[in-house]
Amino acid sequence: MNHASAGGDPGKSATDAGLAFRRHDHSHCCGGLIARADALAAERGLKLTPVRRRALEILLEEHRAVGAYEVLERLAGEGFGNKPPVAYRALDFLVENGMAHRIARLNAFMACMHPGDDHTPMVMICRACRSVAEAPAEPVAAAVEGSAAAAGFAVEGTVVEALGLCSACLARGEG
Amino acid sequence: MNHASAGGDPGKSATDAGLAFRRHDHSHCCGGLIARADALAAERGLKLTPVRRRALEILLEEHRAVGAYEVLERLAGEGFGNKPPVAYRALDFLVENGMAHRIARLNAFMACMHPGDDHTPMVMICRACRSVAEAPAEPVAAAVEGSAAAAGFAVEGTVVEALGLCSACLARGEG
DNA sequence: TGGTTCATGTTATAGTATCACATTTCTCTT
DNA sequence: AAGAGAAATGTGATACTATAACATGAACCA
Repeated sequence: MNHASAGGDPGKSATDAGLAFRRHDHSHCCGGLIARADALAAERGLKLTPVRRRALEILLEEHRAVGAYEVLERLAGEGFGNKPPVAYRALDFLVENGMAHRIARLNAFMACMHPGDDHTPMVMICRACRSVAEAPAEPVAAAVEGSAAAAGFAVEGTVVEALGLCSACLARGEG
Repeated sequence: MNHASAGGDPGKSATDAGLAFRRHDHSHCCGGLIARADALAAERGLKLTPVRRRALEILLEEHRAVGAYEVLERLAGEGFGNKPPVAYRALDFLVENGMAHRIARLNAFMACMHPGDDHTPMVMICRACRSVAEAPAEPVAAAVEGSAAAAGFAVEGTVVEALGLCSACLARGEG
C-alpha cells in the first residue's frame, strides 16, 4: 500500500500514523484531502474560498510544518495579498475547522490528515528531516484528561507534540 | 531533557498538581524552590549566577507564564543588561537544567515546581486567569510513547499542554 | 601566569503575529 | 432588483518573540 484513502473510518488513524515518514502516492493523498475538505465545507456551510483552499493545498504539498510567512510568500506569488494577515487568516480558518493543525513548538502549520474526525491531534516532529506526522491521540487525550481532572482542571484543548527521530531517519542511522 | 521519571516520589506530583490554582503560602513555596535550585546547582556543578537566580525568582514570584521580555524588563530594572539575550540565556539555562519550563503555546516560561525530578511536564493553562500549573505527566508520557512507537518514531522529548479552566475559575463561574 | 573556558554584555537583525481600518463580495430580505 | 448587514479580503503600521555575531570580563586550572 502506498497511498492513503480519504475515508474517515476509525481504523484509519492507526494505519496512517507516520504516513509522512513513508513512501506513498503523494499527489493522490493530496487530491483526496482537498476533495474531503470541499465536502466538509459544503456539509458545514463553510466557505473554502480560493485563498483558504490554496493555503490548504500548499500545506498538503509538503508533508512538513510550514511557517505562515512561507505560505504567505507562495500565496502572494499567485496573486493574493502579500501582507501577514492574508496568510494568518487563511491558516486560522483551516485550524479552526480541523483542516490543519498549528504546531506550537515550531510556530508553524501542517495539513490535517483526518479532516472532519474530531480528534485531538498528536504530532511527531523529526529533528533530522523536519517532517511532521500525526499519530492517534485518543489514549494521550485520555491521560491528559485524567491528570487534569485530578487537579480539578477542565480541559478544552490540548497541545501534544513529540520531538525525536522518525523511522526513516532512524533507519538511515541519524543521530 | 527526557521523560521517564527519575526518582521523585510519585505521590508528590499528585499532591502538588494544580498548586498554582489553590491558596497556599506563596513566599514559603518560593523560598523552598530557590533553596532547592541552589542545592541542585551545587550537586551538579552548575552555576546559578545572579542573573539566572534572579530570573528564577521572577518566575517563582508569579504562578503564571511570563514572557521573556517581561523577565528582561525586570532584570534590566535591577541593573542587569537590557538586551534580549540576557533574558533568553538565563531562561534557557533554567529550562535546560529543569528549573523552569518553556510553554510552547504561549511562547513564555514558568518556574518548575519539581526541579531535579527528570519529568516531562504536563502544564495546564487557565484561559480565564492565565495561571499555569504542572500536572503529573507519567501516564501521558507513556501514551505518547505508545502512539509514537506504533509509527516507529523515537521520542526524545514532548510538549504536553492543556488549555481550559482551572478549578478556581470554574468555581467562580467563568465561561 | 598565561591560557582556556564560561558567563555576560552589546549591536543588529530575523522571524512570528496582531491591530485597525478601507474595500470588496456575498447574502439575505424586502 | 435594491439596499442593509455580514463576511472576506487587502493594506499599512506595529508589537512581540528570538537568535546571530562579536566584544569584554570573570573563573578555573595547568
